[in-house]
Amino acid sequence: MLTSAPREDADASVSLLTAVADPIRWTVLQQLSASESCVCNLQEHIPIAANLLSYHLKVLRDAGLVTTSRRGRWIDYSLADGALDRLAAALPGARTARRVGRTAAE
Amino acid sequence: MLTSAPREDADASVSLLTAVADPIRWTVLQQLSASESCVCNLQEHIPIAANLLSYHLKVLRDAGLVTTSRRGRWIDYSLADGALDRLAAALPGARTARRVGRTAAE
DNA sequence: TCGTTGAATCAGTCACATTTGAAGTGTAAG
DNA sequence: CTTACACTTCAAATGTGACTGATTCAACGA
Repeated sequence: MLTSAPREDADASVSLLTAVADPIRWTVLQQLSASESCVCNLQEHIPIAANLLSYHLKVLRDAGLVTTSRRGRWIDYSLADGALDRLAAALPGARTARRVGRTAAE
Repeated sequence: MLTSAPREDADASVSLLTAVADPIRWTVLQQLSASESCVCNLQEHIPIAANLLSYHLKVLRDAGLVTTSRRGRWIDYSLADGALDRLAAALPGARTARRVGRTAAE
């Protein structure tokens, strides 16, 4: 494994972090890190307009942090594979200063 | 140690992440994670107006992510103590899904 | 088919962070 | 004390993202 791809990483990392650096989206990810959830369930925990929540979910989708699957009328959201790892790797200094104890799969 | 302070953490976490979710500030932190540096040195790696860099450095200072010390005419910036740890802890799911191998000080 | 429900999209407004240009500190050298 | 340098702060302009309201879409039941 290479330890760095110095210049191109910055943009991608900032994009990821920008997606997380919002109260609503942070809360959504926090919820999803506990368990996947349909939009209706997220709405119970996050009291905002439905279309606004939908907007933020789209941002998370575009960032590749969450995935969806339809179940009847409902749409389930869950964390994308390796989403938390990608976030940790997007932090500045992640590649140089910090060695994370290896997680379940590697 | 408590494992969570669920509601208040969100705001503080988002504030930290917001400070990092910017190309200039991300690059500054990346530089500082390698070694402390005077502003003049940062400028050589980040080609923007001096006052703009100063603005972003202030944002990082206000977020408590960097500290300064004057050395003659120059001002050295360095990562604040535990800055990278605080960032990692600010990610959603940091308290539940991820256990980081303990670092030097804890 | 029609109406309802869960959710996404569209167009427009607004607030705030970023950016710029100019002026202001503090330190050291001549 | 006057100049130059490193850096910060201020005031004003710009731009981007978050939010609102209205519309659209997809699935289900009557």
